Amino acid sequence: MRSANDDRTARAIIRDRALELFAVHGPARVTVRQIAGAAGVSPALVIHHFGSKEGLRAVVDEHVASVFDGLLQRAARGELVTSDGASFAEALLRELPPDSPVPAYLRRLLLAGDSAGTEVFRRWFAVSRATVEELVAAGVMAQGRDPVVRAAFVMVNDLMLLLVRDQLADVLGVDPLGPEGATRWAEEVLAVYRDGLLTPEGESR
Amino acid sequence: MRSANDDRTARAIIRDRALELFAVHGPARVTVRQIAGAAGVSPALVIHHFGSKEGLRAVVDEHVASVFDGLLQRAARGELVTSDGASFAEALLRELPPDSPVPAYLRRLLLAGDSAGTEVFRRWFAVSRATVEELVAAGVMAQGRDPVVRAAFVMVNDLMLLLVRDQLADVLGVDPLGPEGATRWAEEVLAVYRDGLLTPEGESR
DNA sequence: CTTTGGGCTGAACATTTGTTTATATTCCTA
DNA sequence: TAGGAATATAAACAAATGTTCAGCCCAAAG
Repeated sequence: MRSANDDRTARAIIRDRALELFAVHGPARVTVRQIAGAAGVSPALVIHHFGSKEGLRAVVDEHVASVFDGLLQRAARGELVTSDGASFAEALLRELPPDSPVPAYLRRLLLAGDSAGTEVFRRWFAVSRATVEELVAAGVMAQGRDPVVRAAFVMVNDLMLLLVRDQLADVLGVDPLGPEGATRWAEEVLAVYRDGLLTPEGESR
Repeated sequence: MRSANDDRTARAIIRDRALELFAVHGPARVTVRQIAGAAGVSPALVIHHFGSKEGLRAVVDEHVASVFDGLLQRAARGELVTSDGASFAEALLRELPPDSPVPAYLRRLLLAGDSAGTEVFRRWFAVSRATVEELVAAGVMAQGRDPVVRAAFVMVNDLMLLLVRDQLADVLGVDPLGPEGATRWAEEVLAVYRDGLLTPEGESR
């Protein structure tokens, strides 16, 4: 039973249900009993497997971070093809199942400010910085006066799609990470990256 | 008693302490007793004044949203001078006391996804869109192929400073909304807005 | 077959939670 | 000055929370 298929152990089921619930409501507003109920298991078993609710949260953090790192490494090696721009957020969405709770959990992780989220942010930035350096070396991207800030700017332009996706969908009337919205968004970003967004008159001010 | 030692009513004190605690830890992880303790008041008084913890949260939401709206209106009228770029986030920070919990609370409000935050986001977007239209009409900014998306792009570039300020400070080594960081960030954003960030070779791809 | 050990549970426990109730104290006003 | 409203609190309450504990179940080792 235990080693039949690893991903169907009760432990893994509990972890995945907790991941889903944490992603939607946040860890503070999810109870051990809710997780146990969603996993079809007793609350005591949750504690038995993870020591405490906080221990479970740490395991989920680690799991999501490792999924993220896997995708980040593949992106760094150029294994992820982005259809329009060079959006990693878009590629992330494409690589995961459509109903995956990972993006929403990543959002919380990145914004929470605790160590796991900080680490994820740092790694994303490191890859982003390296990618920008490659593009500069390839003569495609201009280095600019402040390359580190420029790399951060490019990264954050990507990251924000993950963070304010719902709010943008609300005001734009189209999901900026959906089929139509992603195209429109990528086209506009590319246009700004190519031509800037000031007119010649504006530039000469 | 109310005017003896403190010019502020206990109700206002409770609201402000709750605002501070909610901003740092999030409403779900702050207890009524913590708020009462911080305000130097009994837990029962908190309920007496606001009906419930949820009622208190709603009042704080409304209060922060109204502070935000006030600043947004002033910005829309051009009353807020931004030193470097046209960053509203930067102006917001400058107009508030340095230790104000409002920016941190706004961050939570914007990301929480409930109605109060959605409204704030919509209003910010409306002002952002109007500002972009003015700049286009003045011949300073290029309208682009997709003006709505372009306005959203500009707005979100600004908004992100509020949302990932701490994470950026961590990887950049300098607070992007502090004296030095704001200048570096604004210069780089302006450079991209003016010249784009692709080289001529990159453009001709 | 017996033993053993881990997965698993029901029931209970100690705290913490938001809230209520009854009661004081203070302030304004008729 | 009497009285009612507003302000405030201590104490208690019911519900919910994370966690513990004794013991059941069952597959596999001896």
